[in-house]
Amino acid sequence: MISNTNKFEQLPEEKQSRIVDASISEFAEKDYETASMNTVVNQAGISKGSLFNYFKTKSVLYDHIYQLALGEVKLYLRDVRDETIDLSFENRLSKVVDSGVLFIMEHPRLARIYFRLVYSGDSPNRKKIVNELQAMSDDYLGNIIQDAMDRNELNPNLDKSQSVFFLDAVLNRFLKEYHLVMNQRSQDTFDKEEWVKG
Amino acid sequence: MISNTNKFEQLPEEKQSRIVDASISEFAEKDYETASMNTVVNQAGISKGSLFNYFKTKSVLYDHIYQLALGEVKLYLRDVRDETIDLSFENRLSKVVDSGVLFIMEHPRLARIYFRLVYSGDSPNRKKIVNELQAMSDDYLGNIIQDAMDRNELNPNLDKSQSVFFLDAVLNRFLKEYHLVMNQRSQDTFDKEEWVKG
DNA sequence: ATATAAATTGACCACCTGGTCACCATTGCT
DNA sequence: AGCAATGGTGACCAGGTGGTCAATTTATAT
Repeated sequence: MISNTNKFEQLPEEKQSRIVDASISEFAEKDYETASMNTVVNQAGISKGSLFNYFKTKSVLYDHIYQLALGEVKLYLRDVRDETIDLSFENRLSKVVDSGVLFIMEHPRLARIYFRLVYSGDSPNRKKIVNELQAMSDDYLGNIIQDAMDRNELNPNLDKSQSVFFLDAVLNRFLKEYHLVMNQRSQDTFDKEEWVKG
Repeated sequence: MISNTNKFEQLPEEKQSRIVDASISEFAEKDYETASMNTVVNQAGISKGSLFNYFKTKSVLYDHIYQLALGEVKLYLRDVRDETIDLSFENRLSKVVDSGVLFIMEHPRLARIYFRLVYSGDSPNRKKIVNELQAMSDDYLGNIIQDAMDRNELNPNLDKSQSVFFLDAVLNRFLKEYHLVMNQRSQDTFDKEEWVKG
């Protein structure tokens, strides 16, 4: 009775997943403004009134889906960070990229929503969300770089924030490119990482 | 009588620029689907019928605006390439970045439209346009890198296409970042270029 | 079996969209 | 002055939107 999404969360799981699935598809296909609640209800096989009962507004539904996606991403990132903790910097980066690629392959629609959110304009709390993501990424990459510096794998008088910016730019761009063409030899991955260090 | 835009181009310049100005503002503010022809006609102070007489559809209007923006960008790029032809690779890159920054400052709305087009989803001929832009960028940066290789300023056994990808990623990301925060010491600019070479 | 409460529905609302077209004003020509 | 042609207009159209709510179905308690 306290939370907004409670009504939704107390639904039978099968129904929940039908709704989530339809929402993901719709928000992956069109951007926020263009995505249609009518399409969602039709594809989920429920009535409009029900959907607006579970999620008070379109933006609340979007937020729910976004949180799901973010949670999934965080899982991937946490796993790869923990599993590679004693690998070399280069190998570690390589694994991070692999993990990103894996995510895109396993959750193409979530990836679409993510890229739409980051690179496009009209999601509800875009500015706040993008800042959160940026902070998360800075923290994540910052940690990995710091580790490498501590182990003298990286020149310790590198400007850390610059390095983070740099890495972030290349990684994001690479994943975006990958997301677009989807059929690429993963050879590129390894080559590029070796550069970055220099 | 032959061209589509002829009707528009034969309008008095003052009226033309009122329409162009209103269109740029609207397409800069909202993405393609959300941008409203009603808003355009109101802001331009003309009637709806007229606008649809000058441009048969919304997408034709968008194309016209996009072509304007692209033309402007090309001008900047051509200028900076010609003017820096005998500078060192690093200085040249630096000037290119400066030119990008200048463009964003002088044409913030066109920059917005550009970034929206590149990073977002729903412009009319997005795929075709993005491919054109990519080819243009590859060509442009490829040339500059080739020049530098010929003058032995760059390691000649660098993979050229990789270098282009790399440069393109960082430049774009930097300009995007700049476009977002708009109030930045341009110091970062120079530092970063020196890295890239390595 | 009955009464009460909770969940589900879809017709409906106000509003907005891109696009049309019969009408009106203005101009140029004889 | 009268006529024709062109350019400009905005009410109007079909179709869509997010969101609502009286009414109906379903579940629960007695």
